[in-house]
Amino acid sequence: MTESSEAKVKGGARNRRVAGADPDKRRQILDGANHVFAARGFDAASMNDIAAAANVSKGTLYVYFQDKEHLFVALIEREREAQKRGAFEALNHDPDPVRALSNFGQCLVRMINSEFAVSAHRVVIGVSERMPDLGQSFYEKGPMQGARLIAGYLDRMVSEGKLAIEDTQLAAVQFIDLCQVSLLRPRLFNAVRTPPTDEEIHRVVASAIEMFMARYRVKPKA
Amino acid sequence: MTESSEAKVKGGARNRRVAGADPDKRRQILDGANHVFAARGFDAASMNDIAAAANVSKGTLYVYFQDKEHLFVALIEREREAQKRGAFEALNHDPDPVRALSNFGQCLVRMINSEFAVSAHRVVIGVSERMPDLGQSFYEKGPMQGARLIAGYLDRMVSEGKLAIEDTQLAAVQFIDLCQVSLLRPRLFNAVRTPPTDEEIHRVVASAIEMFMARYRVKPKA
DNA sequence: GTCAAATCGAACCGATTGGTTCGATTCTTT
DNA sequence: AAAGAATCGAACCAATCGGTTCGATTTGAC
Repeated sequence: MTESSEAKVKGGARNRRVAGADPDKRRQILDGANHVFAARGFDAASMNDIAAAANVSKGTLYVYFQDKEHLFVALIEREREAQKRGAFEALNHDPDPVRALSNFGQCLVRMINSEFAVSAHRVVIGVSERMPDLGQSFYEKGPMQGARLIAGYLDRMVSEGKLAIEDTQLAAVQFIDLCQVSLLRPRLFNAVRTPPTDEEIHRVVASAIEMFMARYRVKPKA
Repeated sequence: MTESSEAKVKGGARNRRVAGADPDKRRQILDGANHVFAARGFDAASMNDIAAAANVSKGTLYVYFQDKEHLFVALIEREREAQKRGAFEALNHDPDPVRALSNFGQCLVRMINSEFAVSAHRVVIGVSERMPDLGQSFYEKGPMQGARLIAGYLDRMVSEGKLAIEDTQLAAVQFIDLCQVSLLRPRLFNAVRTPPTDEEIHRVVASAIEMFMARYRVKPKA
């Protein structure tokens, strides 16, 4: 009874007794959907294309996902979860706020400007008129949560006397946006086809921090 | 030969001897297209809907515009031209850069966050994967041109000794983005359904300028 | 090897799409 | 009033869409 009664072979722990429950196939489908959605947007991506790209029959598609929208949402959540890990720990590994913010800013920018994240942005923004709930959920679980996290960090820095900020919520978003200056917008419009290099990122983030600190550093008493 | 051989009546200067050349009808069509595109995005907007919204037969639609994409581009250009006027003069009416930037920033933000501009952003971003030329053109004729204009103004301020900026191009985009902080992004995702009030705009722009000046004001010699 | 279940694959559905066509109608000019 | 052109409106086209169905085939468990 050690292993024979459940969970078996095929390279991993594939348990194949329930329709639409094979994690390998699910991953396969999401990978295909990723390519197609990224390349054509939500509307122009057809379920036929996705089935073909995933090497899966269309019937199977609908066994694993109820419809096109659910498939898309599942894809976004998978990808976000994968990226969120690791990026936000940079904040706690350096007592100096300049270095901590610099590290974090670069991670954040690299993540947001990746091929997938930019495509997802485009697709979600594109459909958010007809599907406002999707847009709102994407915004709240992504950018908004990131801003809250930084705001919390800034709060700590303020109470430690390392920064002088009145409205940390506003300052957090200012910081995020400053880090994206001249980077994200042209990518959203597809005016720049490749993610920025690390040098570009470093330059923009450095400039962002210089401005941020010029505004919020602790000033000596007058 | 003063007036009878061309240009005539019907409330204005309507000359109706060429197919697809009636400016009133053209405006009518663009107005309808505006509503439909804004409400449903590019893909989900059908030419039938547009014809109905414009009170025009579908045949006439194709007399005035070659196809859906050309109609959409014409709409964007009309609207951009209409909005661009007047906003950029605010820069030259005040010798004090703080007041000039403040006025300009508020105009800019109000314009970019208007119902139409946000919808256009959404639609263009949404299709720019499949139609990169459209996205690039939109970006260059819009945000990029705006940034260049501010950069020119900043150049003047620098040479007049009123500001201390090394990279005016970067500073220009920083200023624009700072003015949009916490305003544009949630609107793009439709997480905020109405344009910001003038009070909100004023608050964000004021904070943007405070940060901008903290970084780029002329500092007394050390 | 046997059996049941998951998957395939291809046909099929109704709806809708962008775009065209054409005779009937409306309007402008003479 | 008569002519002629722009517009209407409705039918029409082929293509494609998301989604369903079902017999044939593969696959895993025993």
